[in-house]
Amino acid sequence: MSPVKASQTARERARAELTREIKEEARRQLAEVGGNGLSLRAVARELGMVSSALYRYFPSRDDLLTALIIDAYDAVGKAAEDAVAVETIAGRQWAAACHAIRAWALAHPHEYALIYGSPVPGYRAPEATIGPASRVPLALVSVLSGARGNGTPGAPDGELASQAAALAAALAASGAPDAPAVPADLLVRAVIAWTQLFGMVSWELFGQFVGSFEPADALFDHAVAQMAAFVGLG
Amino acid sequence: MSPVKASQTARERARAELTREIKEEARRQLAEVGGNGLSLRAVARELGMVSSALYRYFPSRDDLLTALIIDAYDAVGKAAEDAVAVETIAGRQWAAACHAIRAWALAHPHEYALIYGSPVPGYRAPEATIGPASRVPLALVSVLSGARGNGTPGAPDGELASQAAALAAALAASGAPDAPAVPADLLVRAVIAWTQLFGMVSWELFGQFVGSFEPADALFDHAVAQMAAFVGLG
DNA sequence: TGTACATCAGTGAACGCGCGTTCACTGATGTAC
DNA sequence: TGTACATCAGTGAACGCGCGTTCACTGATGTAC
Repeated sequence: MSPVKASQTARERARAELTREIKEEARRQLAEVGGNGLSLRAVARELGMVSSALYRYFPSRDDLLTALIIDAYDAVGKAAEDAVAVETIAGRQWAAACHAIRAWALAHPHEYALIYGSPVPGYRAPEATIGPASRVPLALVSVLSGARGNGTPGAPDGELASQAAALAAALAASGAPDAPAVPADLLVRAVIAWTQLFGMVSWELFGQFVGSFEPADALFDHAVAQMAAFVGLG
Repeated sequence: MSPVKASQTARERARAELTREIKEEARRQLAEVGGNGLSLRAVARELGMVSSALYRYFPSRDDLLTALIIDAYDAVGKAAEDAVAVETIAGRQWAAACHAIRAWALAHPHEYALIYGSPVPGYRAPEATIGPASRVPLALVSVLSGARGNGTPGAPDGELASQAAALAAALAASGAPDAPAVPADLLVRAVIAWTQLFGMVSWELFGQFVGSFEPADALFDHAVAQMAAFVGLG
């Protein structure tokens, strides 16, 4: 254990820089071949190095994939959080978050597919992805908990109510500052809106709207407004 | 052009049978490797034939993929149509269709991913997939057009209204018997419900509910009921 | 400040593997007379 | 019903390719005294 140094050595700087470049190039290739097709050799080739050199930076192909996944979750999570932070009225926070998420998805379709599309076969996401993956849903929940007002019809009951209560308790226990004591029925509404939001973005990105509602801007705006009403922010 | 024969020759029967077996084995492998990883050689190997023999049945790997995609769209489309046909009340038709689609997805997760997940990079779906892909949305529209009642708040306007009107006109012009003169605002509501439905199924299948609403049965039932109200079938 | 040693980055060759597709071929099934 | 020819299914070898990962190595950067 060498002592921690305040300033980076040249080696450390070079390593951080190259790590960044590797991920950048890998992201670029994601666009052409998808998560399955991502190849360490191709990344190395494009960077002008020999493939075995990459193993100094990522111990395997899956570790590189994991790094990309975490970065993507963090990026879309940050986009949502920033959008929420800019606004003060809950209804506008909601709309801003939805639009920020869609904008990020349209700008980074292949990273979106990597985290929200069909799973890469044979790849198992490690625990480290859970935190970053939670940022978006937590941001949505924080909007709702900040301004829970009028309940809407159709409160959950039975199995669903107890699942929601358990989840609300888990959230409170985890001490996430953004999610203080969210009522269970609101959690259910949030999760429904969350799937709705991502359903629409996925449909747009994965081509199911081809020939009908394309471009989907108008449809998206409309759906976001409907959802706002649904979650009690109308 | 040889004359069409009423009964199949042994050769024709064998060919149809093997074509079926190839697709079946390919579907089985889809489960392990996904659409990207589907390999003609592996399929042939498993069937005890030499890889080049498959080229008598499918001129390329992409053609095999296309066949699987069309079969999958047809299967889920038929599931939805059958569910609708069994019921007579619109509200129950709606719920039945939603549950049939989810059930099919849970039973065939990898075929679901093939058609509704992230696109296979480098693969371009040919025109022939459009018809089968339309069966599910058309079935949903048919339920709504059969029982359009009380309008719900938030009718679309502007760009969205004209997109919807154009789509409604195209539907009517195509003469699809299941979609007679659907009002534009109902079309919009149907498409939103459609994305909601598939958003939830995708979230469940692709693992975004892990650790929260799992199993998702209760959540799904609840969401379906909410959607029914949303599309005016409450 | 200078030297001796340890750490690390990157090289190049090799391992064993699987892939899609083509091609000339054998042998069986079907067709026309 | 029988023969001659055409069609088709399946074989086996080969093409050229890319992949992830390992390993012994050279040479540069960092550290301790």
